[in-house]
Amino acid sequence: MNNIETTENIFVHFEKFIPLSETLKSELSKRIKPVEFKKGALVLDANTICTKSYFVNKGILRTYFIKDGKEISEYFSGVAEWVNSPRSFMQRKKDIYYIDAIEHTETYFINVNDLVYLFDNFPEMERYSRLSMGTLFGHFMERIASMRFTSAKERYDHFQRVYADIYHRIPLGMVASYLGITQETLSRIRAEK
Amino acid sequence: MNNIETTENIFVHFEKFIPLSETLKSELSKRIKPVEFKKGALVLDANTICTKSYFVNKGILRTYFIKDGKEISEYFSGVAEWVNSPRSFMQRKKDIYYIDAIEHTETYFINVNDLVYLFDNFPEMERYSRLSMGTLFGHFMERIASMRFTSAKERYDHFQRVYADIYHRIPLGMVASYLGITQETLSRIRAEK
DNA sequence: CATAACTTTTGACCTACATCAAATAATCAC
DNA sequence: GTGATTATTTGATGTAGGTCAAAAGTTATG
Repeated sequence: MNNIETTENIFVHFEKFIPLSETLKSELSKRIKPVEFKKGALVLDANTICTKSYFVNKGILRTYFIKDGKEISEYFSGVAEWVNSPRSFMQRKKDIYYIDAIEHTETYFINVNDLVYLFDNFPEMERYSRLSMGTLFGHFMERIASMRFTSAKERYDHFQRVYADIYHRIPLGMVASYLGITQETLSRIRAEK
Repeated sequence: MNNIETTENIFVHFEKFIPLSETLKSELSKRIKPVEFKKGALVLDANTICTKSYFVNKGILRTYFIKDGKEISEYFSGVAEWVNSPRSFMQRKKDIYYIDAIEHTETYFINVNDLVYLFDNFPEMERYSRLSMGTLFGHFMERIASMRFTSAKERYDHFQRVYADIYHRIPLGMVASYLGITQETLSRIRAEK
């Protein structure tokens, strides 16, 4: 596969938000490169600054942090999503988030410097960024609400719906910490179905 | 106060993220207008589309939704923040959020159409939007984490720190639903200090 | 393919917070 | 100001989900 082909999926993604000129397409193709991760591979260490954003083409990336020695899953990537450590990536400083690959995962990545170049030269990229973040906002608000006002079982049901195609590939302990419950409780919830 | 004066605070806010040209300042001044709300006034009804974004200069706005007949507070504005119903405002459709004024509140507002005009004609406004949203992201992620892994008391302590200057002006019931606990529990937490 | 190293399940018991109910205290409207 | 609302506190009791511990199942590695 040449690079133009590999970035087709990404173009489709961008075009949900902005039209892509040929010039921009070519600039994107030059700057977006494929990289794969083996199952269990660490994609980002919290002790480093996140300088790359990964677009998941196949597989699952997980964002997590460590609290009291335990890994707390914050987020699972679906396919066709950018994954990075937001504050680290945008503000070029360390943050608490690790990223790893739950299974063998194919991604394309862009370096923060290249992205900044695109922001500086293609105002539509700024627009893309604003619009795509906007949709994420709603998800965040819903999740905050659900953490406060729904039972563990309701949250698990919702999780299964949102992650319908991948939830069974994520280890139980990771799902539990994502939902804010213990493994034992999640195991019992599963059992009584 | 003429309008140029009233928008000074907002200029300071913008300049935390982007430099403001004189042209842009003048365009902003033309489009940003003051409006005040009495204590208890409804700023946005969930049954309508949110077409204005409010910049709080004095007072407190609250975003809430209704679940099982009860008001659940989602967010309290600090001073110098934009408040709107994000998905409604950005996607021009109804959403579940109401906004009201907890006390007499002074704001400046901009209409969504005017904002779109600015986005279309001043790429730096897109950049402002991207950067300012970026900082909010971190707050959302922290709140999601805190809802899952901290006790009611810890969340209340954190709330007091974050809203140090206004927390005592917000009625207990509203604080409780914001924290995801009952009024009774919050009352007991307060009592034992 | 065997043993080590995780992951998931099951059980007993405990606690933080919810629910329901009723008594005060504060605020509002006339 | 005074009665009517509305907000807050206090008490008794219930329960979802936590903790600790150990067994059973699964996956990885030499």
